[in-house]
Amino acid sequence: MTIKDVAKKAQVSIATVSLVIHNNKRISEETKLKVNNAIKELNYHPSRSARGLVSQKTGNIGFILTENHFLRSEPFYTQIFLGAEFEAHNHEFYILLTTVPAIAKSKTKLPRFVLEKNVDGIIVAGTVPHKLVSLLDEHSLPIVYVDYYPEGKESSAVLIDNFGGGKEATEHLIQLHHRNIAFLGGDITHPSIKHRFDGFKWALDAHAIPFDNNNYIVDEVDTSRESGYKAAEKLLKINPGVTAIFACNDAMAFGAMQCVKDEGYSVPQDISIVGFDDVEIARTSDPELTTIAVPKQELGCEAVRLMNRLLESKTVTSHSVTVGIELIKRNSTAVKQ
Amino acid sequence: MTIKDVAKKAQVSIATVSLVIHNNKRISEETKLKVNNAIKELNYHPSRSARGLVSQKTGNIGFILTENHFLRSEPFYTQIFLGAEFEAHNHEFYILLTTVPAIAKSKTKLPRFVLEKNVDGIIVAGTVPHKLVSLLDEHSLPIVYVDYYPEGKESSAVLIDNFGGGKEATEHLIQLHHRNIAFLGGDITHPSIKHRFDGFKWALDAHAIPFDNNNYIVDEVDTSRESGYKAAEKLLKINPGVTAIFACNDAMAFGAMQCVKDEGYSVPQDISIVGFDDVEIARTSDPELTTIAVPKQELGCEAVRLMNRLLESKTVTSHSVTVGIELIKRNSTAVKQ
DNA sequence: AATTTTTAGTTAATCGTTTAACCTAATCTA
DNA sequence: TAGATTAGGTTAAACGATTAACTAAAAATT
Repeated sequence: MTIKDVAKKAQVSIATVSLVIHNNKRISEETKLKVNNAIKELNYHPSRSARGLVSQKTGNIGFILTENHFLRSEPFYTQIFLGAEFEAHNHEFYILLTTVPAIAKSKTKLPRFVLEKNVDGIIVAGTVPHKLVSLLDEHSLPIVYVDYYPEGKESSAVLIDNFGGGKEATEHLIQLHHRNIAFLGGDITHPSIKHRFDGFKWALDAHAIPFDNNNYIVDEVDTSRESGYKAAEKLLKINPGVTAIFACNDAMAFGAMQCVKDEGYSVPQDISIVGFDDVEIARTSDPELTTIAVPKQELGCEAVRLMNRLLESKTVTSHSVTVGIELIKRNSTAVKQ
Repeated sequence: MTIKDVAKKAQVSIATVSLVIHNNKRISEETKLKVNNAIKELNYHPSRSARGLVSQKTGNIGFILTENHFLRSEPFYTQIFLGAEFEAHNHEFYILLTTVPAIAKSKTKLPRFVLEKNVDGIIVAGTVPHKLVSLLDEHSLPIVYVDYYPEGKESSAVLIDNFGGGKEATEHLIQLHHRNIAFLGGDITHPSIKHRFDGFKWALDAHAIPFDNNNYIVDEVDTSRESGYKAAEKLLKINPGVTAIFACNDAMAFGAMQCVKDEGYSVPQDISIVGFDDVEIARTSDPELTTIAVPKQELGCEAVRLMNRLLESKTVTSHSVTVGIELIKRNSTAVKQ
């Protein structure tokens, strides 16, 4: 079933069929009806490949993730991806997923879908090597970054309100009368963590609580559960009087929680803990974790919407969106005893 | 950068370039070198659309999921999908995902990627309306079913060893000296649940334990946590002496666990519970759930492998694979007191 | 030495669309 | 009423590959 068959059946030229499909005004209502009937009867649908070849539009969006984020099937980016998939449906896009090495290899290569011109735009989720960003730029495809903003150039991005999250988490603890509050982070040079810390700091300042360097543990290698455990160990050693912890993500929060328990304290009676992300198990842990919920699926969804706008408007103006966060109060925080 | 540019640069015809790309033996080593150099220098990659148009191969695989499985971002099928994505890389495939209504609508439509001839084959994950299966068949594309086997025709499928899982779960309980063992299921006409039950029954028989109808609760509407709770309620009412429960999946197992606790029993001291699936939270629940691990990512991975074989061998012989399961002993089961 | 076969390419048709350029008859315009 | 518009199409040239059919020169066979 090709456009030829439709043309024959409707007794018009293939050009007419194509024009009808694109709803061109030059075609009379009468002819439109004839053609549309033929299309319906033959159950005709234009071939993607043929269409793509001539129009240089594939109807596909590329989605780039770093290997570590994909491999460990980390729920966070998986959720972003699923959100994007979902919204892609509404815009009749298909998503092609690929992973790239997290650290720049000697031979940083572009994803195959870029080289083969198989996508109309690209969504990049999470922090990727800068080398890749500059390679992508050469291809002048619309790009939307998610939870990452490449330095040195205007870009379109969907970002998390990390500052607001850090602020709300901290203010929650302050409202519970905590004053000796610690921040647990991994690599503080990572923008997300940095901003969460900035929010933390801001909240302390706003309530005239002095910042204590002993309440600032950011020398772990990553933000894993193990690092959370180790960070909490250090914290309890140098500052045994701490009554509340804001961990820069849920994984570290769980690690810290484990350590605090192991050291004989109880959560939240002795020490309150707030996380960030609201991963699945925050709902089922013991105690259930108070945390900052990041609307992960919405991040992906917004990315696709933004991409759609970029593809529709020929004037590619870069634009950023920040999605809101929400404090989820559970049982790992309580009024200071 | 098209094949023309390469041809010009290498001073050969475009046909020669194409033949070199396909490693045709008719081309001399010398010319091959010339062409390959030109390809490298221009960083040329054939266009997917052009290639697809003439060769009728897209390099894409369609992945069909029912809406309910996708919407609730159910980890089970998500994991299968991710496993497929991962393996797709190794075979240079891209995966196009789509969802279909779980129950046959009046107007069951084929996925767009089928109509637009945008995939070389289709993976169907989970139970889909039969109407869809027959529609798909008309297009004579290779199809691989995952965790589902359509009745009435030979198909290629990747299946879970449900029987073996039911058997192992039950034998584990028997080895712990349990004799009064209940089966909790949802819709028993669903093949997976049926087979898990068959394994349960087989294990009882093999150890000469009579099957008691009071130990067979399968009248819940679904296999959710809530249904598990309700099923356990019924069970405890009609058979208070039960010492072990085999729930047909983890969700029901958690529901049952909650009910058992609420009724004042303790797990596993009073009642042992085994689940099926090994979802993420089975690792963190209290007590941690003994369950049958299903290698979810491997299911998706095998599906892609099978698809690859179907696409390579022109003789489309349907073939089924069963992936093994594994009993994961945790703390929800113990020796009968 | 004449004929056949092999080697190493090229030419040209084709895949299924889109769309600029063209055409013709009907309708306006002055 | 002649010339200019407009309406409603059609023709034909792309898009960027693949591949069957062809060709010319070199090598092998008789």
